[in-house]
Amino acid sequence: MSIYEELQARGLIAQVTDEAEIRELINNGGARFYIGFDPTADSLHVGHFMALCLMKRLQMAGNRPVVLIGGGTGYIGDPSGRSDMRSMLTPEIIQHNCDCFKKQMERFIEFGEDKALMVNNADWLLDLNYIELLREVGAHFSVNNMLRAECYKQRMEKGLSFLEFNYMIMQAYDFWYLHNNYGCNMEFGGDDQWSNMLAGTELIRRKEGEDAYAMTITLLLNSEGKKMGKTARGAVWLDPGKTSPYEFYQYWRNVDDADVMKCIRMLTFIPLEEIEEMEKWDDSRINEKKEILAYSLTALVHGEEEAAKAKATATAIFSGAGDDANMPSTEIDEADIPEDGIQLADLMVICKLAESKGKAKKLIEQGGVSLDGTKVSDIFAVVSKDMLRASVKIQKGKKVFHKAKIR
RNA sequence: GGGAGAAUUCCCGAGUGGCCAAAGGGAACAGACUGUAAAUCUGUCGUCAGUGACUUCGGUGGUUCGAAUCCACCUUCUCCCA
Repeated sequence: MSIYEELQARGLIAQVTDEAEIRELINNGGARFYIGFDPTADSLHVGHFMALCLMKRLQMAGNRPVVLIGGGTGYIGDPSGRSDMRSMLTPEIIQHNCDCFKKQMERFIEFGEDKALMVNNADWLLDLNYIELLREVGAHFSVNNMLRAECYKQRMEKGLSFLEFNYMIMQAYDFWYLHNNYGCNMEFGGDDQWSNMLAGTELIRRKEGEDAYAMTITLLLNSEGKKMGKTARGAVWLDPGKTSPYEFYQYWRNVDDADVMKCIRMLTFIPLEEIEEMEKWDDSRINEKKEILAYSLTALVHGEEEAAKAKATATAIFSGAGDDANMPSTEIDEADIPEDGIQLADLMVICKLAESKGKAKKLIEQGGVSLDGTKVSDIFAVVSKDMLRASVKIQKGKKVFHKAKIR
């Protein structure tokens, strides 16, 4: 099966500018494509991960990827599909974020001669001359059309600044620049990028009279129509310091029944034949599917070893036996513990199991907290220093386990 | 540039001088039921040294015994006119 058909079968393709041409191009390894990443945080998240996977898939099929880091566009902020303005980032933060992205991507995609290439649009966007840009590029854009673009819809009601309105032009400029300087003939991106990407192909057509293509990836939505990869605490990050491999594993282990197969198909590299096979499995094996999903994604992002550890930890915690050495844990300085012990509620705050002491107490009150396997009922319960020296296991609710001990 | 409005706790959104830590909904968290799922029901949902105190209603000042509510200025946004 060729790559285009595979992408299709996995449900990854959302929109394409010209199906026949694109199929031809990527199936024969003739695409030099780029995907842009705006440095809005200091780590990549699940949404980026899909784009990286796509890149990898296409690279394996012989196409040449260009990773575009939005060091320049990061100064503007993409309004697509957003209801509020992005906060403006300072140059220092943008630079820092770019560096973090680069580090994470290097783990995932092969860079080098004839392999993937990484460029930063700060290199060409920051030096643009306003008047020149208006004449060279601005002349080719119809404000009437831009205003009709889907990506601005929401913002037409809530307000859109001129700064953000220009994001599309910058992205189009990127495509044009990469087309001329790196021979890029295709852009990939999330489906919310569609208008911006079309703007790029238009610009290339008008300025160069040449065809360029664009294709978007289906956004990963759960059965409720919400973007996946978000938790109460925010995004699911790829940086193990921000989302530990165990948490990452648990996120996928806990997806809705209705979303498992979709996730497996879209996110993992499990061969389609095997996926077809799994599709036929009996409902009773639903948890097995979730484990496969969680394991293979954790392995992709953090490596086999971490994935195995995460799985072992999960098994240990939820089946009651086995090695729980990798349970999320917090080490506390002995000096921070009073001589006669610390209140469990305080300890929970230190371990970030509760936002405030009051909330911790309420959790205990409601019967949601166990200490070393026994339910705690006293909101003033104290954990002694000796217990902490040995390490205590705190359980919040059914699924959150945490170990605390003195360093 | 002129005129009219808006800004409320994570989000949406009530509240127009004391009865307001602030209705209602959503999200989230916990309990019951389960399969580490969903649905459903129940509870919680500003902070703390837990029947009380303290800090919140865009910002800064002011009026008042008392302000989310009134006044002034500022900031941001929306709409109408140019």
